[in-house]
Amino acid sequence: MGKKKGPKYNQIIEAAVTIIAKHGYHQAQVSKIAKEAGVADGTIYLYFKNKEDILTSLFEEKMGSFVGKIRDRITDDLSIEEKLLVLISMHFEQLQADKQLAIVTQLELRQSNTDLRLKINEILKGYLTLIDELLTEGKEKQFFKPNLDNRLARQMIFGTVDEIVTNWVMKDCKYDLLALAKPVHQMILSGFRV
Amino acid sequence: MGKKKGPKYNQIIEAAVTIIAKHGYHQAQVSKIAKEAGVADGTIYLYFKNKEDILTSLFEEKMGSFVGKIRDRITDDLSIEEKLLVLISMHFEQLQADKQLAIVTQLELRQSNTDLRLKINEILKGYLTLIDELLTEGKEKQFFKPNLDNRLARQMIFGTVDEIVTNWVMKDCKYDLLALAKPVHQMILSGFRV
Amino acid sequence: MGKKKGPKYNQIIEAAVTIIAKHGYHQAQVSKIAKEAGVADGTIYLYFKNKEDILTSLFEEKMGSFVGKIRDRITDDLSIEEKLLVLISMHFEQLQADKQLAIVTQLELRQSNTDLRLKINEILKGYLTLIDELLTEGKEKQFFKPNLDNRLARQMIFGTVDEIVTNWVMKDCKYDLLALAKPVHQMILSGFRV
Amino acid sequence: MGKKKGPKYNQIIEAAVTIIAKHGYHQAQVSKIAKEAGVADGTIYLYFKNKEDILTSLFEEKMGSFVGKIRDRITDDLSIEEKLLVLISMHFEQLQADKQLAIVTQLELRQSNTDLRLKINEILKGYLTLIDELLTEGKEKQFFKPNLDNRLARQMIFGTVDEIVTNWVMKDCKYDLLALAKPVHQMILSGFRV
DNA sequence: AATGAATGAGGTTTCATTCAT
DNA sequence: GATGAATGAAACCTCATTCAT
Repeated sequence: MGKKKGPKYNQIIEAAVTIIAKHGYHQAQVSKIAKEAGVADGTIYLYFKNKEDILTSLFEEKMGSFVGKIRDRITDDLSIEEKLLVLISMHFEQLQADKQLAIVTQLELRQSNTDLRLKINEILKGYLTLIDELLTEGKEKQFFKPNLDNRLARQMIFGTVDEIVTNWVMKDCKYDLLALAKPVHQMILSGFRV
Repeated sequence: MGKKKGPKYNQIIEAAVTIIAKHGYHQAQVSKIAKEAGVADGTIYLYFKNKEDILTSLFEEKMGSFVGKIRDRITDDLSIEEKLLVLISMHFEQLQADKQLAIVTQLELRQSNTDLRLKINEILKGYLTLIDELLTEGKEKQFFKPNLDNRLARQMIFGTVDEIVTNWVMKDCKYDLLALAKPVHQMILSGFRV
Repeated sequence: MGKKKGPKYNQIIEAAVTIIAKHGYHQAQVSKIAKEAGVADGTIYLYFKNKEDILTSLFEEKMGSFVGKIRDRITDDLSIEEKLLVLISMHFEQLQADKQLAIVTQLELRQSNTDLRLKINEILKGYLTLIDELLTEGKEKQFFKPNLDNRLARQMIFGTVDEIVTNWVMKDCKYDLLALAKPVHQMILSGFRV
Repeated sequence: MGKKKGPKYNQIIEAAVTIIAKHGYHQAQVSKIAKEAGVADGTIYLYFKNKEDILTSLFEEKMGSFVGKIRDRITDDLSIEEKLLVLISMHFEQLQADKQLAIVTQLELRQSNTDLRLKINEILKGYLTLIDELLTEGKEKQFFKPNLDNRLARQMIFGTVDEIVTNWVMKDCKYDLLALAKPVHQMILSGFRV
């Protein structure tokens, strides 16, 4: 079980996304995923330690590139405000680009047991760290309030965009998510007050 | 099954909260709940239609008054800003008051994929309506920006407080949640910017 | 548990017939019977040893009088052929008179476990004895073939009338059962052959 | 679940017959059947949809050919009387050939109240049709009385042989059932009368 | 490497019966 | 005698995982 790669590794992950999106978390049996991936049940276990490993790997693979792509776009030449807008926009853009994945991460994987959710949180840490960096930079450059609580601010950013994506998924992804990036960015930076 | 009778009804609900908080949603077998409640397995079914009915009732009993209590405190003599602070404070206060319950509602019950989620959404709907009312009032009284998007603002408020509570629960409720109400209120109203 | 009587004893038996006829053998719970009888569940056990005892008692009470009434009508002044006709006619007549009971004895009680069926057979013995007596008398009086096998002949009589009643019940008792007594009597006595 | 595969399918059916004959219908748990068949509980469900499917399949496999075999022996060169004798003889012969199966079909499976009874009736329908054909032929060829009522005559034949087999099973199959075919045939054709 | 038949642990719910009142 | 709340044993089926081929 050297983990990774071979084409089947990805086949199985894609199959898992498809099956979970289609049938829901609790109806995504290993045998269904194997069938969708075009491999035998047993083959799954040549590439993954167990079922949970499929799901965490799925999340790792998808979110690994998720954060990577955002970082790539947050270039040094941007102002801190622009960087935050890029983060929000890219968050929305990537999920809008793969609606099946959005269903899986926003709705289905959250039904998983607490253990799996802890691992997911582990993976999310890279994202939260990125947000923290932006916040620290913003305070250093005196664009943000000096007394801004990093942890709270991070939870506000993540909680807000996550809730917005979840609502979008629950409304069947039928409006333009990316278009919301600007007003959300505006609300976060400047608040509600006139 | 005339529902809500006797002390046993409450005993069983309390036992369910305890067991779910302790062992997690998927390890909360009826027999465990019965044992904790000090009744026989079969007795559960004199008071509840089935296992899901225990959970639904638990949520109803415990969270049914959640929104009501917040509404009661949002009196007419308060400014819109104060009202929003009351909403956030009461949200935190109520969950802080029963940490076991917070674990159950923030983490465990979300693993269900059944009627229970509909019930949870039902409760939430009342809460979201309340937020909407505050937003509309805020705009009318010109405390809030006239172009504030109600839906987005509502998702920001709810997403933020929910994320904060969830993080607090995952950190074993070991810091003062209520103390966060003011800075959160401040961030939402005035944003991050200096 | 002195068994018998008190008005409730009969109440419970009648309730059992009603409930079994209406809901079927496997859906005839003790609590349902108790409710129909207008007594508490526990009261059943003041009059019957257990559930099986209700059913055997039901059968005893109903079949006890069943055979008794037939015997009463088989008077000495009748020829053996007439006596056999009376037996068949009375068998049909009594079941036609109480269709609910017919459903219970022909269809529902036959779903009972083997133990109960053995007890039912015990009770049926009185009926089979009566048939045997007629057969013996018929041979003695040289109306019946001397080599007629009593056991087989008895099984033929009982098997035939029982099958005919069962078919009648399964066709919702919607034709005149008693009218079949004569042709059946004729077939049994004289056979099919011209 | 493509049905009917491998040796295990038959193993399980045979085990079901054995267990039901030995312990009775209501004490024939899936786990007991699995143990007797030498497979794991779960294996049962690779070959059968559910428990009832075991019983239905059992009946189909074992009794499906019952009528077919009788028909095969009722050749055109036989007189109508001989044909009736073949029918009775084959009925007895087939059940006598597998006493365990006779216990199962005459006593145990009749305790079911489900699709299984419908399946049993389905098989019976083919049998009853065959009897009807003989009766019609007998009347056409003027061996049987012209006023013979087909339905009653059919019920007499079936009721008689079924009752005789059931009695034989309840007496532990300890006498020769096939030997009874001739006297039964004689009784049915010529009746009791001298 | 790939297969897929086989495994077997585990949990909700029913209902006959009891017994304190 | 009468009640009815409480009991608790018992079983079908699913599905993640294994391992002989």
